[in-house]
Amino acid sequence: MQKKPYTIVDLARMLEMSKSTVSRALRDQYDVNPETRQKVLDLARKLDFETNTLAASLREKRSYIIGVVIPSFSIPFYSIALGGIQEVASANGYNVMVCQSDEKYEIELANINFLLKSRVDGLLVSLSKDTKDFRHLAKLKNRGIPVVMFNRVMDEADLPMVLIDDYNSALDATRYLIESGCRKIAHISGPESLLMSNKRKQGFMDALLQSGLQVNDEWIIESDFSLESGELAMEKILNQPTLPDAVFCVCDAVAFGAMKKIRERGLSIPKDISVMGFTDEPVTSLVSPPLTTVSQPISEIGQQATQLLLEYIQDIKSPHNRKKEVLPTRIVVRGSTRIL
Amino acid sequence: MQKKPYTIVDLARMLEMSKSTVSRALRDQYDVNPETRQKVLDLARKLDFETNTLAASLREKRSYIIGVVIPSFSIPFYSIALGGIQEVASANGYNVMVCQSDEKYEIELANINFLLKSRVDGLLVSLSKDTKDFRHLAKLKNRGIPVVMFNRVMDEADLPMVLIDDYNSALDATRYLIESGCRKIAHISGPESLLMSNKRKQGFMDALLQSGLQVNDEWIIESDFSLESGELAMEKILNQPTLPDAVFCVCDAVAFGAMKKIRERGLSIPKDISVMGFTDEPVTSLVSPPLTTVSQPISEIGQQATQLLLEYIQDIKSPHNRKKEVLPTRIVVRGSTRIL
DNA sequence: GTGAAAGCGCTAACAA
DNA sequence: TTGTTAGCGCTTTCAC
Repeated sequence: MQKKPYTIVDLARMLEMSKSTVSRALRDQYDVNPETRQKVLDLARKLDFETNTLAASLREKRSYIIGVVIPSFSIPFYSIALGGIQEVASANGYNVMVCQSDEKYEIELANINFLLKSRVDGLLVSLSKDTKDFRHLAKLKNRGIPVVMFNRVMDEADLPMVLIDDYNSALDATRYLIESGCRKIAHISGPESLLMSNKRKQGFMDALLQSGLQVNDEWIIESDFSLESGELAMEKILNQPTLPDAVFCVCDAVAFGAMKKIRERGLSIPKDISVMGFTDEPVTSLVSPPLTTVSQPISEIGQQATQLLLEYIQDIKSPHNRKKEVLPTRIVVRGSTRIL
Repeated sequence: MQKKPYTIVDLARMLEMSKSTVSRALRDQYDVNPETRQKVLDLARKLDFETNTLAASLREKRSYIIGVVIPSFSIPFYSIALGGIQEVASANGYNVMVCQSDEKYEIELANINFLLKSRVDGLLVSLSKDTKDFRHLAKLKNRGIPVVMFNRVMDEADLPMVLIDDYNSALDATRYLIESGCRKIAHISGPESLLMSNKRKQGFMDALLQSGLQVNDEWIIESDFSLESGELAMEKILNQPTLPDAVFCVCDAVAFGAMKKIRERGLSIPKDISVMGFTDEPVTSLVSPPLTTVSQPISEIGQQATQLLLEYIQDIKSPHNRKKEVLPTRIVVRGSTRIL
């Protein structure tokens, strides 16, 4: 059914010249007689000729495609980061091929293999929450394939990465809660498998300790980043004999779940319990009360990761000086925490 | 820096057999001696051999890749639909290449050209709000490239499509508001250029007319789907001499903007003004009051569109019996509308 | 400035 | 069952 697309050979025949000339005229990096070039360009336009990039990439041994592996399109962080990624990629003549792991290690593996088979020029990876084995990434490194990790990273494979300072951001957020007068602070953490969850938890705990507050293990409950798991975790916390006066959540979605549960118990936010989120998704200002949260420069993370990857691809940066770019966060105070 | 990947020729040499045998052994649709196959498979695994799909696609003249063009990753509708698309594509051995038009016609055009150059086997398209010229899509049809439109479609190019019944959904939603006792109903519409906006507006107007209510042009304000444009539109409505007692919004984001503005005026939702959204994004249940809205089967729309596209690609369906699949919607009643 | 020819890595018709 | 060979559409030496 599909009409056979024109090839440069077709154009060459119609114009009675060699296909090399057509090929050269189509790109503008060769000495071609301006008239000849114009003739080629005119015909190409007339016939809607499109270079077959499959063939060009095969020949050139580069595809000008960046592969991206993210946990899910539905996590606002990633849909926003993707915007930044596309932007920088396009600006540099690259295109993007995105796969979602759906938070599953096996799919993450399959995604990476697929992108490798497609001969992408480099990879941007953010781990699934299931990923505990990092050999697939170490392998990429060994094979010399440019990879940059972002947001959900690990240290094991010693890859370049772009991220925020999870530890200090959590430390600051918790301190903020303490300064606002909270003393009994709970934490809903993220999956144990992720470095980022652990850093945030560590920051939380250290803030308490440094302020002479006690860390109560019953008040640190693990979630899986979902709103529902946030509800469940909050429920467990509220079932303790003592009520907390604040809860610091590993991400915004979990904070929304916690808020829901707190309200269901007839408690008031922030009067009874302050709630602090993490990431600053667009929704945070929409919920009621609007969520106080740690704001990440999401789009910039995507942009910088792409920029860095392109430098590796174009060999500007040697993979030996592995780079770790840490972007700043800031606390955005809204209505879910008591005022200082 | 990048190590040269192994090719089937490398494997063939190491195993002292021909590359055709290796090629055949690697896929399992040929008669190959089980022992031979095993040897190939073992070595391939040992060396982490990955078939170069660029070369395979060039030779086979099909890439097993579906191209997708959406307005933006950041619109929850699309990130959810993408999940459905990926799911069906993967289940059928296809992969997905997504581009966002960022709501710009020129980028939409560039996206389609890029996907065409990449020789995708078919295209899934949802229009940018800027798109008023449909020749690029008509051209696809003429070239015999399988295309299925979804959500934001147009009739001009006579392409197969998967969508909801915008007219009747809007009609029902508006009727619901009327039945709940509202009489002075405003509408914040979407961009004029999109068929879907117009159908929703038409449904809204007809519901009023059929109930003997007057359509007040001052109460129909156009938005661009964004929260901010919803605020602006609502402001204009609230500046009319008479206050409405309900507002029907073209999408949820606009409804959030409207809610914000209504509250800023010190009015209560739904006591003073009922607010109805459209789409049922996950956020709707999080805002306060939770948004009553028209629920679309988002993931199913993505799934069905992909299913249909695959049927065209695999020539099960002739492009002549162009198909239009209409999925059902339902009103989800939450707290932003007065009760019946 | 242009053409001829080789070859990227793969698949498949044809032969053995 | 396996090997030989041609060729997918392109880029790029190397001639002229």
